Amino acid sequence: MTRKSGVALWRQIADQIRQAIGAGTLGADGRLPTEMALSERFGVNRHTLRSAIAALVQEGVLRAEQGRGTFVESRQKLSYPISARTRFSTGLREQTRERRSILLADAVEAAGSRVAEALGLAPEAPVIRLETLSEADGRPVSRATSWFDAERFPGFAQIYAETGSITLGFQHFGIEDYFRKSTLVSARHADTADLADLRLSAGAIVLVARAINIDTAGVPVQYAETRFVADRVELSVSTEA
Amino acid sequence: MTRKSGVALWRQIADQIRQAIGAGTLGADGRLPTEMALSERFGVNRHTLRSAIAALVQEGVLRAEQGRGTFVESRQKLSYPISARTRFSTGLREQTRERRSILLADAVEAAGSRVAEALGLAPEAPVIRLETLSEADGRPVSRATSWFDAERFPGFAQIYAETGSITLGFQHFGIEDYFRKSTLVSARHADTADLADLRLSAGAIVLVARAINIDTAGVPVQYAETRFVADRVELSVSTEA
DNA sequence: TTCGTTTGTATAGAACAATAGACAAATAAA
DNA sequence: TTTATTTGTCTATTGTTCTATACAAACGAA
Repeated sequence: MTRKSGVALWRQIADQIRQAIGAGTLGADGRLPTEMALSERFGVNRHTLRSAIAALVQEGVLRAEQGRGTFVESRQKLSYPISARTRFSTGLREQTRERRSILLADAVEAAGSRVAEALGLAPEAPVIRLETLSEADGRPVSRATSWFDAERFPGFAQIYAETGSITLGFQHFGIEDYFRKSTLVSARHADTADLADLRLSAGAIVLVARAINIDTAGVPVQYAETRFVADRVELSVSTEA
Repeated sequence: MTRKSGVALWRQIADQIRQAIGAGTLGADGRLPTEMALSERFGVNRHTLRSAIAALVQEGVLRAEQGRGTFVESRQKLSYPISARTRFSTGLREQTRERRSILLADAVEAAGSRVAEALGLAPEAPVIRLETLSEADGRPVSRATSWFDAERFPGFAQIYAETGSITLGFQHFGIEDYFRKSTLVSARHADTADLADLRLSAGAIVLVARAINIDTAGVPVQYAETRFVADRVELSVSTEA
Protein backbone atom coordinates (compact mmCIF):
# COMPACT_ATOMS: atom_id res chain seq x y z
CA MET A 1 0.00 0.00 0.00
CA THR A 2 1.56 3.26 -1.12
CA ARG A 3 0.35 6.45 0.48
CA LYS A 4 0.17 9.91 -1.14
CA SER A 5 0.71 8.36 -4.56
CA GLY A 6 -2.28 10.00 -6.18
CA VAL A 7 -4.26 6.80 -5.90
CA ALA A 8 -6.53 6.56 -2.85
CA LEU A 9 -5.83 3.66 -0.51
CA TRP A 10 -9.39 2.35 -0.87
CA ARG A 11 -8.96 2.16 -4.63
CA GLN A 12 -5.59 0.37 -4.40
CA ILE A 13 -7.18 -2.12 -2.02
CA ALA A 14 -10.21 -2.58 -4.30
CA ASP A 15 -7.84 -3.33 -7.18
CA GLN A 16 -5.93 -5.88 -5.11
CA ILE A 17 -9.06 -7.63 -3.87
CA ARG A 18 -10.54 -7.79 -7.39
CA GLN A 19 -7.30 -9.25 -8.67
CA ALA A 20 -6.95 -11.72 -5.81
CA ILE A 21 -10.47 -12.94 -6.48
CA GLY A 22 -9.61 -13.43 -10.14
CA ALA A 23 -6.47 -15.33 -9.18
CA GLY A 24 -8.41 -17.45 -6.70
CA THR A 25 -6.27 -16.43 -3.72
CA LEU A 26 -9.21 -14.69 -2.05
CA GLY A 27 -12.79 -15.77 -1.64
CA ALA A 28 -12.19 -19.09 -3.35
CA ASP A 29 -15.02 -20.52 -1.23
CA GLY A 30 -17.32 -17.74 -2.43
CA ARG A 31 -17.01 -15.83 0.81
CA LEU A 32 -14.74 -12.90 1.73
CA PRO A 33 -12.98 -12.58 5.13
CA THR A 34 -14.64 -10.13 7.53
CA GLU A 35 -14.04 -6.39 7.26
CA MET A 36 -12.02 -6.48 10.50
CA ALA A 37 -9.75 -9.25 9.22
CA LEU A 38 -9.20 -7.58 5.85
CA SER A 39 -8.55 -4.13 7.31
CA GLU A 40 -5.88 -5.66 9.54
CA ARG A 41 -4.34 -7.55 6.65
CA PHE A 42 -4.06 -4.37 4.57
CA GLY A 43 -3.05 -2.25 7.56
CA VAL A 44 -5.82 0.32 7.18
CA ASN A 45 -8.84 1.51 9.08
CA ARG A 46 -12.04 -0.48 8.69
CA HIS A 47 -13.76 2.47 6.96
CA THR A 48 -11.07 2.65 4.30
CA LEU A 49 -11.54 -1.01 3.61
CA ARG A 50 -15.31 -0.52 3.49
CA SER A 51 -14.84 2.07 0.74
CA ALA A 52 -12.96 -0.54 -1.27
CA ILE A 53 -15.72 -3.11 -0.77
CA ALA A 54 -18.40 -0.54 -1.64
CA ALA A 55 -16.66 0.10 -4.97
CA LEU A 56 -16.53 -3.62 -5.74
CA VAL A 57 -20.19 -4.05 -4.80
CA GLN A 58 -20.98 -1.19 -7.19
CA GLU A 59 -19.04 -3.00 -9.92
CA GLY A 60 -20.92 -6.21 -9.28
CA VAL A 61 -17.86 -8.14 -8.12
CA LEU A 62 -19.03 -8.51 -4.50
CA ARG A 63 -22.31 -8.67 -2.60
CA ALA A 64 -22.50 -7.60 1.07
CA GLU A 65 -25.19 -8.84 3.47
CA GLN A 66 -25.63 -7.24 6.84
CA GLY A 67 -25.01 -9.67 9.67
CA ARG A 68 -23.86 -12.46 7.34
CA GLY A 69 -20.79 -11.35 5.50
CA THR A 70 -19.49 -10.38 2.07
CA PHE A 71 -19.70 -12.75 -0.87
CA VAL A 72 -18.11 -13.11 -4.28
CA GLU A 73 -20.63 -12.41 -7.04
CA SER A 74 -18.59 -13.19 -10.16
CA ARG A 75 -15.20 -14.77 -10.38
CA GLN A 76 -14.02 -16.58 -13.45
CA LYS A 77 -11.90 -14.73 -15.98
CA LEU A 78 -12.70 -15.33 -19.64
CA SER A 79 -9.84 -16.54 -21.79
CA TYR A 80 -10.02 -14.95 -25.23
CA PRO A 81 -8.05 -16.98 -27.80
CA ILE A 82 -5.89 -15.13 -30.31
CA SER A 83 -4.96 -17.26 -33.28
CA ALA A 84 -5.11 -17.20 -37.07
CA ARG A 85 -8.85 -17.87 -36.80
CA THR A 86 -9.87 -15.48 -34.05
CA ARG A 87 -13.66 -14.96 -33.81
CA PHE A 88 -15.45 -13.30 -30.92
CA SER A 89 -18.45 -15.59 -30.73
CA THR A 90 -16.80 -18.97 -31.22
CA GLY A 91 -13.81 -18.12 -29.02
CA LEU A 92 -15.98 -17.70 -25.93
CA ARG A 93 -18.61 -20.32 -26.78
CA GLU A 94 -17.54 -22.85 -24.17
CA GLN A 95 -16.93 -20.32 -21.40
CA THR A 96 -20.22 -18.42 -21.54
CA ARG A 97 -23.91 -19.12 -21.80
CA GLU A 98 -24.72 -16.24 -24.12
CA ARG A 99 -22.79 -13.72 -26.21
CA ARG A 100 -23.84 -10.75 -28.31
CA SER A 101 -22.39 -7.75 -30.08
CA ILE A 102 -24.12 -4.40 -30.44
CA LEU A 103 -23.47 -1.70 -33.01
CA LEU A 104 -23.19 1.58 -31.12
CA ALA A 105 -22.40 3.86 -34.04
CA ASP A 106 -21.05 3.85 -37.57
CA ALA A 107 -19.67 6.39 -40.00
CA VAL A 108 -17.88 6.78 -43.30
CA GLU A 109 -14.73 8.84 -42.97
CA ALA A 110 -11.29 9.44 -44.42
CA ALA A 111 -8.68 6.93 -43.24
CA GLY A 112 -6.08 8.22 -40.80
CA SER A 113 -2.46 7.26 -41.32
CA ARG A 114 -2.59 4.25 -39.00
CA VAL A 115 -5.80 2.88 -40.55
CA ALA A 116 -4.67 3.48 -44.13
CA GLU A 117 -1.39 1.70 -43.48
CA ALA A 118 -3.07 -1.27 -41.80
CA LEU A 119 -5.60 -1.73 -44.61
CA GLY A 120 -3.11 -1.03 -47.38
CA LEU A 121 -5.15 1.92 -48.66
CA ALA A 122 -4.13 5.37 -49.86
CA PRO A 123 -4.09 8.04 -47.13
CA GLU A 124 -7.48 9.73 -46.77
CA ALA A 125 -9.19 6.88 -48.64
CA PRO A 126 -12.86 6.45 -47.59
CA VAL A 127 -13.36 3.87 -44.84
CA ILE A 128 -16.30 2.59 -42.82
CA ARG A 129 -15.88 2.84 -39.06
CA LEU A 130 -17.90 0.65 -36.68
CA GLU A 131 -18.15 1.24 -32.94
CA THR A 132 -19.23 -1.99 -31.28
CA LEU A 133 -19.78 -3.39 -27.81
CA SER A 134 -19.55 -7.09 -27.00
CA GLU A 135 -21.21 -8.71 -24.03
CA ALA A 136 -21.06 -12.18 -22.53
CA ASP A 137 -23.69 -13.37 -20.08
CA GLY A 138 -25.08 -9.86 -19.87
CA ARG A 139 -21.83 -8.20 -18.86
CA PRO A 140 -19.69 -6.01 -21.17
CA VAL A 141 -16.50 -7.73 -22.25
CA SER A 142 -15.01 -5.50 -24.89
CA ARG A 143 -15.47 -2.31 -26.86
CA ALA A 144 -14.11 -2.23 -30.39
CA THR A 145 -13.53 0.27 -33.17
CA SER A 146 -13.20 -1.36 -36.62
CA TRP A 147 -12.40 0.03 -40.05
CA PHE A 148 -13.21 -1.43 -43.49
CA ASP A 149 -12.52 -0.32 -47.04
CA ALA A 150 -15.64 1.68 -47.96
CA GLU A 151 -15.28 0.96 -51.68
CA ARG A 152 -15.00 -2.80 -51.26
CA PHE A 153 -17.64 -3.17 -48.54
CA PRO A 154 -20.39 -0.58 -49.17
CA GLY A 155 -23.17 -0.81 -46.60
CA PHE A 156 -21.23 -3.10 -44.25
CA ALA A 157 -22.59 -1.23 -41.23
CA GLN A 158 -26.18 -1.96 -42.26
CA ILE A 159 -25.51 -5.69 -42.58
CA TYR A 160 -23.63 -5.81 -39.30
CA ALA A 161 -26.45 -3.98 -37.53
CA GLU A 162 -28.88 -6.66 -38.69
CA THR A 163 -26.75 -9.74 -38.02
CA GLY A 164 -24.42 -8.64 -35.22
CA SER A 165 -21.69 -10.68 -36.85
CA ILE A 166 -18.53 -9.65 -38.73
CA THR A 167 -18.24 -13.12 -40.24
CA LEU A 168 -21.74 -12.90 -41.78
CA GLY A 169 -20.96 -9.38 -42.97
CA PHE A 170 -17.94 -10.63 -44.88
CA GLN A 171 -19.90 -13.54 -46.34
CA HIS A 172 -22.31 -11.06 -47.88
CA PHE A 173 -19.38 -9.74 -49.88
CA GLY A 174 -18.24 -13.18 -50.98
CA ILE A 175 -15.54 -13.63 -48.35
CA GLU A 176 -16.04 -17.15 -47.05
CA ASP A 177 -13.08 -17.12 -44.70
CA TYR A 178 -10.65 -14.63 -43.19
CA PHE A 179 -7.60 -14.79 -40.94
CA ARG A 180 -5.92 -12.83 -38.18
CA LYS A 181 -2.63 -11.58 -39.55
CA SER A 182 -1.17 -9.73 -36.58
CA THR A 183 -2.13 -8.43 -33.17
CA LEU A 184 -0.46 -5.72 -31.10
CA VAL A 185 -1.32 -5.95 -27.42
CA SER A 186 -0.94 -3.07 -25.00
CA ALA A 187 -2.63 -1.93 -21.80
CA ARG A 188 -3.77 1.39 -20.40
CA HIS A 189 -6.40 2.99 -18.23
CA ALA A 190 -9.85 3.09 -19.84
CA ASP A 191 -10.80 6.49 -21.22
CA THR A 192 -14.00 8.23 -20.13
CA ALA A 193 -16.16 7.00 -23.02
CA ASP A 194 -15.08 3.37 -22.57
CA LEU A 195 -15.67 3.57 -18.81
CA ALA A 196 -19.34 4.35 -19.51
CA ASP A 197 -19.85 1.76 -22.29
CA LEU A 198 -18.11 -1.03 -20.37
CA ARG A 199 -19.78 -0.06 -17.08
CA LEU A 200 -16.50 0.34 -15.21
CA SER A 201 -15.36 2.70 -12.47
CA ALA A 202 -12.52 5.16 -12.92
CA GLY A 203 -9.01 3.77 -13.02
CA ALA A 204 -10.08 0.49 -14.59
CA ILE A 205 -7.58 -1.12 -16.95
CA VAL A 206 -8.23 -2.21 -20.53
CA LEU A 207 -6.19 -4.57 -22.68
CA VAL A 208 -5.90 -3.02 -26.13
CA ALA A 209 -5.57 -5.35 -29.13
CA ARG A 210 -4.85 -3.73 -32.50
CA ALA A 211 -5.51 -6.41 -35.09
CA ILE A 212 -5.37 -6.82 -38.85
CA ASN A 213 -7.58 -9.42 -40.56
CA ILE A 214 -6.86 -10.61 -44.10
CA ASP A 215 -8.81 -12.58 -46.69
CA THR A 216 -7.63 -15.84 -48.25
CA ALA A 217 -5.62 -13.85 -50.82
CA GLY A 218 -3.75 -12.06 -48.02
CA VAL A 219 -5.44 -8.70 -48.63
CA PRO A 220 -6.31 -6.76 -45.44
CA VAL A 221 -10.09 -6.57 -44.99
CA GLN A 222 -10.45 -5.24 -41.43
CA TYR A 223 -8.43 -3.22 -38.95
CA ALA A 224 -9.74 -3.23 -35.39
CA GLU A 225 -8.78 -1.70 -32.05
CA THR A 226 -10.48 -3.70 -29.30
CA ARG A 227 -10.45 -2.71 -25.64
CA PHE A 228 -10.98 -5.69 -23.31
CA VAL A 229 -11.88 -5.26 -19.63
CA ALA A 230 -8.65 -6.45 -18.01
CA ASP A 231 -10.39 -7.72 -14.90
CA ARG A 232 -12.74 -9.95 -16.86
CA VAL A 233 -10.64 -11.16 -19.77
CA GLU A 234 -7.21 -12.48 -20.50
CA LEU A 235 -5.83 -13.09 -23.99
CA SER A 236 -4.65 -16.55 -24.86
CA VAL A 237 -1.93 -16.76 -27.51
CA SER A 238 -1.03 -20.11 -28.93
CA THR A 239 2.28 -20.21 -30.82
CA GLU A 240 2.80 -23.93 -31.14
CA ALA A 241 4.21 -24.99 -34.48
CA MET B 1 -11.48 13.78 -15.89
CA THR B 2 -13.45 12.11 -13.12
CA ARG B 3 -13.47 13.68 -9.69
CA LYS B 4 -13.67 11.88 -6.31
CA SER B 5 -13.06 8.57 -8.06
CA GLY B 6 -10.23 7.51 -5.77
CA VAL B 7 -7.70 8.55 -8.38
CA ALA B 8 -6.27 12.06 -7.96
CA LEU B 9 -6.77 14.42 -10.89
CA TRP B 10 -3.02 14.98 -11.25
CA ARG B 11 -2.49 11.26 -11.63
CA GLN B 12 -5.26 10.85 -14.20
CA ILE B 13 -3.70 13.72 -16.15
CA ALA B 14 -0.21 12.23 -15.85
CA ASP B 15 -1.55 8.94 -17.23
CA GLN B 16 -3.20 10.70 -20.15
CA ILE B 17 -0.13 12.75 -21.01
CA ARG B 18 2.13 9.69 -20.82
CA GLN B 19 -0.20 7.82 -23.11
CA ALA B 20 -0.63 10.71 -25.55
CA ILE B 21 3.15 10.97 -25.80
CA GLY B 22 3.35 7.27 -26.56
CA ALA B 23 0.65 7.61 -29.21
CA GLY B 24 2.41 10.63 -30.71
CA THR B 25 -0.58 12.95 -30.21
CA LEU B 26 1.33 15.12 -27.75
CA GLY B 27 4.87 16.42 -27.86
CA ALA B 28 5.53 14.85 -31.25
CA ASP B 29 8.02 17.68 -31.85
CA GLY B 30 9.81 16.84 -28.59
CA ARG B 31 8.24 19.75 -26.78
CA LEU B 32 5.17 19.90 -24.52
CA PRO B 33 2.64 22.78 -24.61
CA THR B 34 3.02 25.30 -21.77
CA GLU B 35 1.60 24.63 -18.33
CA MET B 36 -1.03 27.30 -18.89
CA ALA B 37 -2.17 25.78 -22.18
CA LEU B 38 -2.31 22.25 -20.76
CA SER B 39 -4.14 23.25 -17.59
CA GLU B 40 -6.79 24.93 -19.74
CA ARG B 41 -7.07 21.92 -22.00
CA PHE B 42 -7.64 19.59 -19.02
CA GLY B 43 -9.81 22.10 -17.20
CA VAL B 44 -7.76 22.15 -14.00
CA ASN B 45 -5.65 24.58 -12.01
CA ARG B 46 -2.07 25.07 -13.11
CA HIS B 47 -0.80 23.61 -9.82
CA THR B 48 -2.73 20.39 -10.39
CA LEU B 49 -1.21 20.10 -13.83
CA ARG B 50 2.23 20.79 -12.38
CA SER B 51 1.81 17.81 -10.06
CA ALA B 52 1.16 15.63 -13.10
CA ILE B 53 4.27 16.95 -14.85
CA ALA B 54 6.36 16.52 -11.70
CA ALA B 55 5.37 12.85 -11.58
CA LEU B 56 6.33 12.34 -15.22
CA VAL B 57 9.66 14.13 -14.68
CA GLN B 58 10.27 11.79 -11.76
CA GLU B 59 9.54 8.81 -14.04
CA GLY B 60 11.95 10.11 -16.65
CA VAL B 61 9.27 10.68 -19.28
CA LEU B 62 9.59 14.48 -19.27
CA ARG B 63 12.28 17.08 -18.55
CA ALA B 64 11.30 20.59 -17.41
CA GLU B 65 13.58 23.62 -17.89
CA GLN B 66 12.82 26.87 -16.15
CA GLY B 67 12.14 29.67 -18.61
CA ARG B 68 12.33 27.37 -21.65
CA GLY B 69 9.56 24.79 -21.41
CA THR B 70 8.93 21.12 -20.84
CA PHE B 71 10.40 18.49 -23.13
CA VAL B 72 9.82 14.85 -23.95
CA GLU B 73 12.65 12.69 -22.67
CA SER B 74 11.72 9.25 -24.01
CA ARG B 75 8.98 8.41 -26.44
CA GLN B 76 9.09 5.27 -28.53
CA LYS B 77 7.30 2.20 -27.30
CA LEU B 78 9.15 -1.08 -27.66
CA SER B 79 7.36 -3.81 -29.58
CA TYR B 80 8.03 -7.19 -27.98
CA PRO B 81 7.39 -10.03 -30.45
CA ILE B 82 5.57 -13.13 -29.22
CA SER B 83 6.04 -16.09 -31.50
CA ALA B 84 7.17 -19.71 -31.40
CA ARG B 85 10.76 -18.45 -31.06
CA THR B 86 10.36 -15.70 -28.49
CA ARG B 87 13.69 -14.54 -27.01
CA PHE B 88 14.18 -11.41 -24.93
CA SER B 89 17.49 -10.31 -26.35
CA THR B 90 16.95 -10.96 -30.05
CA GLY B 91 13.37 -9.67 -30.02
CA LEU B 92 14.46 -6.17 -29.07
CA ARG B 93 17.80 -6.13 -30.87
CA GLU B 94 16.78 -3.72 -33.61
CA GLN B 95 14.84 -1.38 -31.36
CA THR B 96 17.44 -0.79 -28.66
CA ARG B 97 21.12 -0.07 -28.34
CA GLU B 98 21.75 -2.30 -25.36
CA ARG B 99 19.86 -4.99 -23.45
CA ARG B 100 20.62 -6.92 -20.28
CA SER B 101 18.99 -9.19 -17.78
CA ILE B 102 19.83 -9.32 -14.08
CA LEU B 103 19.24 -12.15 -11.63
CA LEU B 104 17.63 -10.61 -8.55
CA ALA B 105 17.08 -13.78 -6.54
CA ASP B 106 16.76 -17.52 -6.89
CA ALA B 107 15.47 -20.39 -4.82
CA VAL B 108 14.60 -24.05 -4.90
CA GLU B 109 11.04 -24.68 -3.73
CA ALA B 110 8.07 -27.00 -4.06
CA ALA B 111 5.98 -26.37 -7.17
CA GLY B 112 2.58 -24.76 -6.63
CA SER B 113 -0.41 -26.14 -8.51
CA ARG B 114 -0.13 -23.68 -11.39
CA VAL B 115 3.61 -24.24 -11.84
CA ALA B 116 3.36 -28.02 -11.56
CA GLU B 117 0.59 -28.12 -14.15
CA ALA B 118 2.47 -25.86 -16.57
CA LEU B 119 5.67 -27.89 -16.34
CA GLY B 120 3.91 -31.24 -16.30
CA LEU B 121 5.41 -32.17 -12.92
CA ALA B 122 3.91 -33.80 -9.87
CA PRO B 123 2.46 -31.37 -7.31
CA GLU B 124 5.10 -30.26 -4.78
CA ALA B 125 7.90 -31.42 -7.08
CA PRO B 126 11.14 -29.46 -6.52
CA VAL B 127 11.54 -26.51 -8.90
CA ILE B 128 14.07 -23.72 -9.35
CA ARG B 129 12.59 -20.23 -9.23
CA LEU B 130 14.42 -17.28 -10.83
CA GLU B 131 13.51 -13.64 -10.20
CA THR B 132 14.90 -11.55 -13.04
CA LEU B 133 14.85 -7.97 -14.25
CA SER B 134 15.36 -7.01 -17.89
CA GLU B 135 16.55 -3.61 -19.02
CA ALA B 136 16.88 -1.98 -22.42
CA ASP B 137 19.01 1.13 -22.88
CA GLY B 138 19.37 1.44 -19.11
CA ARG B 139 15.64 1.47 -18.36
CA PRO B 140 13.70 -1.43 -16.81
CA VAL B 141 11.44 -3.15 -19.32
CA SER B 142 10.18 -6.23 -17.55
CA ARG B 143 10.29 -8.23 -14.34
CA ALA B 144 9.96 -11.98 -14.62
CA THR B 145 9.51 -14.98 -12.35
CA SER B 146 10.55 -18.27 -13.99
CA TRP B 147 10.34 -21.86 -12.87
CA PHE B 148 12.38 -24.87 -14.04
CA ASP B 149 12.39 -28.55 -13.14
CA ALA B 150 15.04 -28.75 -10.39
CA GLU B 151 15.87 -32.38 -11.17
CA ARG B 152 16.45 -31.83 -14.85
CA PHE B 153 18.29 -28.48 -14.53
CA PRO B 154 20.35 -28.56 -11.30
CA GLY B 155 22.32 -25.35 -10.82
CA PHE B 156 20.47 -23.45 -13.53
CA ALA B 157 20.47 -20.30 -11.40
CA GLN B 158 24.26 -20.33 -11.14
CA ILE B 159 24.68 -20.57 -14.91
CA TYR B 160 22.09 -17.88 -15.53
CA ALA B 161 23.78 -15.56 -13.03
CA GLU B 162 27.04 -15.89 -14.97
CA THR B 163 25.65 -15.58 -18.51
CA GLY B 164 22.45 -13.56 -18.06
CA SER B 165 20.87 -15.71 -20.74
CA ILE B 166 18.17 -18.37 -20.58
CA THR B 167 19.20 -19.69 -23.99
CA LEU B 168 22.79 -20.29 -22.85
CA GLY B 169 21.48 -21.87 -19.66
CA PHE B 170 19.49 -24.39 -21.65
CA GLN B 171 22.46 -25.11 -23.95
CA HIS B 172 24.47 -26.13 -20.91
CA PHE B 173 21.94 -28.91 -20.40
CA GLY B 174 22.04 -30.01 -24.02
CA ILE B 175 18.96 -28.14 -25.18
CA GLU B 176 20.00 -26.53 -28.45
CA ASP B 177 16.59 -25.04 -29.20
CA TYR B 178 13.29 -24.37 -27.45
CA PHE B 179 9.90 -22.97 -28.42
CA ARG B 180 7.11 -20.86 -26.99
CA LYS B 181 4.08 -23.11 -26.63
CA SER B 182 1.46 -20.74 -25.25
CA THR B 183 1.12 -17.29 -23.73
CA LEU B 184 -1.68 -15.91 -21.57
CA VAL B 185 -1.79 -12.12 -21.59
CA SER B 186 -3.51 -10.06 -18.93
CA ALA B 187 -3.07 -6.62 -17.40
CA ARG B 188 -3.21 -5.20 -13.88
CA HIS B 189 -1.73 -2.56 -11.65
CA ALA B 190 1.86 -3.24 -10.66
CA ASP B 191 2.26 -4.56 -7.13
CA THR B 192 4.49 -2.82 -4.60
CA ALA B 193 7.57 -4.95 -5.21
CA ASP B 194 7.38 -4.57 -9.00
CA LEU B 195 6.89 -0.82 -8.65
CA ALA B 196 10.27 -0.60 -6.94
CA ASP B 197 12.15 -2.97 -9.27
CA LEU B 198 10.76 -1.39 -12.44
CA ARG B 199 11.20 2.15 -11.07
CA LEU B 200 7.56 3.11 -11.54
CA SER B 201 5.19 5.25 -9.55
CA ALA B 202 2.02 3.90 -7.96
CA GLY B 203 -0.87 3.08 -10.23
CA ALA B 204 1.38 2.06 -13.11
CA ILE B 205 0.07 -0.73 -15.32
CA VAL B 206 1.88 -3.97 -16.20
CA LEU B 207 1.14 -6.40 -18.99
CA VAL B 208 1.39 -9.91 -17.56
CA ALA B 209 2.47 -12.72 -19.88
CA ARG B 210 2.27 -16.27 -18.50
CA ALA B 211 4.25 -18.43 -20.89
CA ILE B 212 5.23 -22.05 -21.33
CA ASN B 213 8.41 -22.95 -23.23
CA ILE B 214 8.99 -26.48 -24.56
CA ASP B 215 12.01 -28.35 -25.94
CA THR B 216 12.15 -29.93 -29.39
CA ALA B 217 10.46 -33.04 -27.99
CA GLY B 218 7.53 -30.94 -26.77
CA VAL B 219 8.39 -31.35 -23.07
CA PRO B 220 7.85 -28.17 -21.00
CA VAL B 221 11.20 -26.77 -19.81
CA GLN B 222 10.24 -23.34 -18.46
CA TYR B 223 7.18 -21.62 -17.04
CA ALA B 224 7.47 -17.83 -16.73
CA GLU B 225 5.30 -14.98 -15.50
CA THR B 226 6.66 -11.77 -17.00
CA ARG B 227 5.41 -8.29 -16.06
CA PHE B 228 6.07 -5.71 -18.81
CA VAL B 229 5.83 -1.96 -18.17
CA ALA B 230 2.68 -1.15 -20.17
CA ASP B 231 3.82 2.39 -20.94
CA ARG B 232 7.08 1.24 -22.46
CA VAL B 233 6.21 -2.02 -24.19
CA GLU B 234 3.53 -3.52 -26.37
CA LEU B 235 3.33 -7.19 -27.29
CA SER B 236 3.34 -8.10 -30.94
CA VAL B 237 1.57 -11.34 -31.85
CA SER B 238 1.97 -12.70 -35.32
CA THR B 239 -0.58 -15.35 -36.28
CA GLU B 240 0.01 -15.54 -39.99
CA ALA B 241 -0.14 -19.06 -41.37
C1' DT C 1 -34.34 -15.34 24.10
C1' DT C 2 -29.61 -14.18 24.64
C1' DC C 3 -25.18 -13.64 22.93
C1' DG C 4 -21.42 -13.13 19.78
C1' DT C 5 -20.40 -11.92 15.08
C1' DT C 6 -20.85 -9.14 11.11
C1' DT C 7 -22.24 -5.29 8.18
C1' DG C 8 -24.28 -0.43 8.28
C1' DT C 9 -24.32 4.48 9.98
C1' DA C 10 -22.76 8.73 12.32
C1' DT C 11 -19.45 12.18 13.92
C1' DA C 12 -15.08 14.55 14.40
C1' DG C 13 -10.23 15.45 13.66
C1' DA C 14 -5.85 14.82 10.83
C1' DA C 15 -3.60 14.20 6.34
C1' DC C 16 -3.80 14.93 1.47
C1' DA C 17 -5.63 17.01 -3.04
C1' DA C 18 -7.26 20.93 -5.68
C1' DT C 19 -8.01 25.87 -6.31
C1' DA C 20 -6.57 30.71 -6.17
C1' DG C 21 -3.51 34.54 -6.37
C1' DA C 22 1.05 36.56 -6.17
C1' DC C 23 5.74 36.76 -7.14
C1' DA C 24 10.67 34.89 -8.12
C1' DA C 25 14.00 33.05 -11.51
C1' DA C 26 15.54 31.65 -15.91
C1' DT C 27 15.27 32.09 -20.93
C1' DA C 28 14.70 34.15 -25.47
C1' DA C 29 13.54 37.74 -28.38
C1' DA C 30 12.82 42.73 -29.32
C1' DT D 1 18.67 46.44 -21.69
C1' DT D 2 13.97 45.76 -21.69
C1' DT D 3 10.09 42.90 -22.27
C1' DA D 4 7.32 38.87 -22.72
C1' DT D 5 7.19 34.07 -21.84
C1' DT D 6 7.78 30.13 -19.12
C1' DT D 7 8.85 27.24 -15.11
C1' DG D 8 9.56 27.40 -9.90
C1' DT D 9 8.11 28.70 -5.09
C1' DC D 10 5.07 30.43 -1.47
C1' DT D 11 0.76 31.09 1.30
C1' DA D 12 -4.05 30.42 2.11
C1' DT D 13 -8.61 28.18 1.55
C1' DT D 14 -11.73 24.49 0.47
C1' DG D 15 -13.03 19.72 -0.41
C1' DT D 16 -11.75 14.70 -0.27
C1' DT D 17 -9.58 10.88 2.00
C1' DC D 18 -8.14 8.40 6.12
C1' DT D 19 -8.35 7.51 10.98
C1' DA D 20 -10.66 6.84 15.47
C1' DT D 21 -14.49 5.81 18.33
C1' DA D 22 -19.11 4.65 19.14
C1' DC D 23 -23.35 2.54 18.36
C1' DA D 24 -27.30 0.49 15.41
C1' DA D 25 -29.22 -3.41 12.71
C1' DA D 26 -29.30 -8.01 10.93
C1' DC D 27 -28.00 -12.78 11.30
C1' DG D 28 -26.91 -17.42 13.35
C1' DA D 29 -26.02 -20.37 17.02
C1' DA D 30 -26.33 -21.60 21.91
